[in-house]
Amino acid sequence: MEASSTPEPVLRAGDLEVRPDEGLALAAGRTLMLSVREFGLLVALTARAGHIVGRDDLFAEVWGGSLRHGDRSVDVYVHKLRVKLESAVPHVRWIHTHVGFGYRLEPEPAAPPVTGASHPFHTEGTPR
Amino acid sequence: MEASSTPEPVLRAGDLEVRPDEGLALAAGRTLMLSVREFGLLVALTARAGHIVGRDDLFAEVWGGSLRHGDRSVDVYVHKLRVKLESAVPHVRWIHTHVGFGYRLEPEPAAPPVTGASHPFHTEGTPR
DNA sequence: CGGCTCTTTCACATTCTCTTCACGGGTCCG
DNA sequence: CGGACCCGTGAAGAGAATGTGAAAGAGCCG
Repeated sequence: MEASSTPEPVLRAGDLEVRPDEGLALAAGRTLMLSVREFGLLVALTARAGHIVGRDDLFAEVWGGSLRHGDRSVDVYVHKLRVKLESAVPHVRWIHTHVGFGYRLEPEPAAPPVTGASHPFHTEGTPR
Repeated sequence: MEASSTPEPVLRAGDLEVRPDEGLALAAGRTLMLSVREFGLLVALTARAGHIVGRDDLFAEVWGGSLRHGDRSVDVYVHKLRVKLESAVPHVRWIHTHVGFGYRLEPEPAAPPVTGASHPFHTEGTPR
């Protein structure tokens, strides 16, 4: 009855590889330095790559218990994950937000619209 | 007692796949980014694909309550859905209008703008 | 105890949704 | 022709939902 009797299989999604048992995550070959929560969230999302996972489901799986109204923990960690993922592999959108539903992990080429942003400065004088 | 004891089955219509429980819709394999209302409307239409669904029925199912005289919500959202559907899969007419009756979801090949389609030529042509 | 990292919680900034208006082309009919 | 509906479509405003930087706790370890 070893708790470890269930060798969690390696999870994959595009260039992402996650090894639940080792606490290791690789993005395009690069090792990601993640904290416990970040890793847990990544596992939860990768396990259902391509599917939308609700905030409550994510919270229940990673934090345990039910998401309290007003708790922004999931959002904050999704943000931290996005930063590290896109930092490791630029130009790829890993986590997609489905307003009102949840998040979906699925590597997609980012849209580098103004790749050649001609004007470095002029951060925009935001009228209004 | 299970409120979730009704795993809504996946709905399909042509290249469209809708998963009511997940809030996810795929058109020709492409994930659609829909808002809650848009998704609800798509579910209502897809559930009765091929059939004409009245505005009042759509409103009742998606918004709840009865459609007030003069309310254009359904029309506005049908438009938003059409834009996203045809954006994801061009040259396909997804939602058809039946004046005086309602809308009908049914993927049909659209008339691709012929090379040099300079003059308007009665693009649609379904006078009942 | 002092210094670190990780978590949680805030406060504010942005973006997205939903409704409702408004304008305009179509159709039907007396 | 003029009026009454019906529907397509773009836009404005108020609110809700999410993004984001930073402060405030909490546990860890030398």
